[in-house]
Amino acid sequence: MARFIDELKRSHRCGELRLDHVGQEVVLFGWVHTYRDLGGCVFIDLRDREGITQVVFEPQVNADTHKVADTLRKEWVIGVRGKVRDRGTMRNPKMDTGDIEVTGVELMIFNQSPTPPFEIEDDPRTNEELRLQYRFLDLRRPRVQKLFKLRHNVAQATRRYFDEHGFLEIETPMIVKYTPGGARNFIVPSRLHAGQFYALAESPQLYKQMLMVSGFDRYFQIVKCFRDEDLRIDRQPEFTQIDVEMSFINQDDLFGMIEGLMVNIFKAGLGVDLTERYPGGKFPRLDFYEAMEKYGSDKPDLRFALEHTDLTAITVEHEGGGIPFFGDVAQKFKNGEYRLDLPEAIIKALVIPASAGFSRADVDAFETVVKQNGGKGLARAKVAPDGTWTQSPFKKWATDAYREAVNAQTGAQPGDTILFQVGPEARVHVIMANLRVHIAKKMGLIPETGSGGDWNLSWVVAPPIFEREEDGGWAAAHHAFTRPYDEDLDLIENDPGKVRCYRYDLVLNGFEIGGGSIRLHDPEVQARVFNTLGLDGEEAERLFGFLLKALRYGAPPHGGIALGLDRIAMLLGETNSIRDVVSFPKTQKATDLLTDCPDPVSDDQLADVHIRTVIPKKD
RNA sequence: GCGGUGGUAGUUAAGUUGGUUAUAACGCCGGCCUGUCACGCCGGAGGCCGCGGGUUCGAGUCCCGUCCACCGCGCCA
Repeated sequence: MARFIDELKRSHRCGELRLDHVGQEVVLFGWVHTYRDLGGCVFIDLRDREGITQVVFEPQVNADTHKVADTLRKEWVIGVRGKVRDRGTMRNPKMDTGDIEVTGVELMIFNQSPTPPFEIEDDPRTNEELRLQYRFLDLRRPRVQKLFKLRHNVAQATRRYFDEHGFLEIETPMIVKYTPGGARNFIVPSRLHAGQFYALAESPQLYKQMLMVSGFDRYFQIVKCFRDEDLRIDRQPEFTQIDVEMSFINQDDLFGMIEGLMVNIFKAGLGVDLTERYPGGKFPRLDFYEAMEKYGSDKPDLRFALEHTDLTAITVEHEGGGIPFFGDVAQKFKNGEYRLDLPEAIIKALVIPASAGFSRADVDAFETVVKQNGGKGLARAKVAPDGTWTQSPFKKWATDAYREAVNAQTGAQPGDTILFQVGPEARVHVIMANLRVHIAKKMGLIPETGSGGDWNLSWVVAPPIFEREEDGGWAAAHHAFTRPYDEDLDLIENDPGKVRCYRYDLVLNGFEIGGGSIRLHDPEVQARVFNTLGLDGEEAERLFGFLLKALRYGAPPHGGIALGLDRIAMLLGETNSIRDVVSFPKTQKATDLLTDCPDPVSDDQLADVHIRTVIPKKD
């Protein structure tokens, strides 16, 4: 019978003890955070997931215990029995438990530890590669443990909220049929069916729609999803969605339900009351086209303005305004090669106010951002007191009329600098959107990372249902089962690019934290959508037959959304990396440095699943 | 697939025009110390300069290749 664990049970967590506990005998378990050996007495900061308590070992209390305490080193795991004592004049106001200490009477060393490769401290001075190799140590950092507690609180608030609103949590398969389109799937070979494959679910999308047909009415699930795509700072190959679907609702009903969820999540995660900022808990809605025009992004950060100005129309009007390259573009619009309503190329501007106080060199540096986003360069013009342009490649070209028109359109004042981008629409938008955020950070309008205490939520609504493919055909901008706006139905055949749909994204401080749609349950409209996509009935049947069949058997009107739990935890946790809120994350090349994965498997294992590998040779 | 940044003691970094034995701080080890809490003081150990080629009398430094990590573009309905 071991003395500690079997007889002496943990009485408190480290971080819990206060002046109220003075005089009590306590038993604490934890890791040695630091030790300070003063010769006569030994101080230990003992750490568990709830905090740190100072334990002092003195020879006059127990000479044997003191002798053992003398050998303790960082990250050893110990148990301590002792008495809580008021520190009196020696209190430490920097510690939550700084008013008290525990005098160690009895001590047990459960396990020693080698010197850790980096120190367990909040400020991670060590590079991430090493921290991921020792993720079990990295996770001991108090700040990281707080993030996981936050994530837990968000998840629990979600479950409570949906339960209270009559939702059922239903699990759906992860090993699923491969369906084309969208993200690349991880594939899973079948042992029982030679040469055939499952896919790992990229989302429960199709299943949750079938659950609506089944009559479950309100469904949610906190569920892992898998996508075999390249990673970013806010993307992991496996990630967690709060997946939701509802029947007999419209877009407003769905928004109301999710707004309520977000209010609960913020309350549980941060203690923040969103209804103070958004009376009635309603988030503003931003039209997709307006978002693209003003911010070049379908997930704009609305904590600051710095809006873009589209100069395409006035440039065409001024036939390029005397600027050679603009003239070429304007000509293509004139002769009908480009269309203003579906532009191949656009010209956009962004005004940096004089008050930003940027030097010429500062503005030069913005060109790096442009190039990083695939742009060629960054033309600019500083507005002189008389309205003319200086520091500009356009200085000698631009006609007075064009210059004045641009100044007026952008609202640029003397001292301001106008930045220009011209090129394919999507490229210009990416460049200008990233430039806008970059400049806002440099101007101090938003912090480099984190919210700055500013939680700006909005819905981005009414995007087009179709987007043009390179071959001139049409593809589903999101998925083929999104309900178009009734008033746009006539355009499905005539002008597909203009058909808006009930698709929506929830955006928080420039991050898409969720997206969904009202589903198309009318078979007649569905057929027309397929037709525009170039899918005949047979082809559609082959690809989505199981869903189409289900929808024929009495599908209720329904719609839903999926929220990114990782991203929500990341943002509420004021960290800029999704890896900080994933317990065992993958690197940017999708490897796990801790377990060294992926890994080759044996020929026997491959034979079991009827697979032969072909490794590409490098030349 | 493409572009950018980085890789030097356990860790974080410095390292000049290519030139003697590659520095510092923290950590680690040993000693002293009964009120520390970034404890202090004294002493010590610790290096395949990511890896492989090349140039050179001589390479951490220059050139070529390669690997790893990070950031972005493409991609992610």
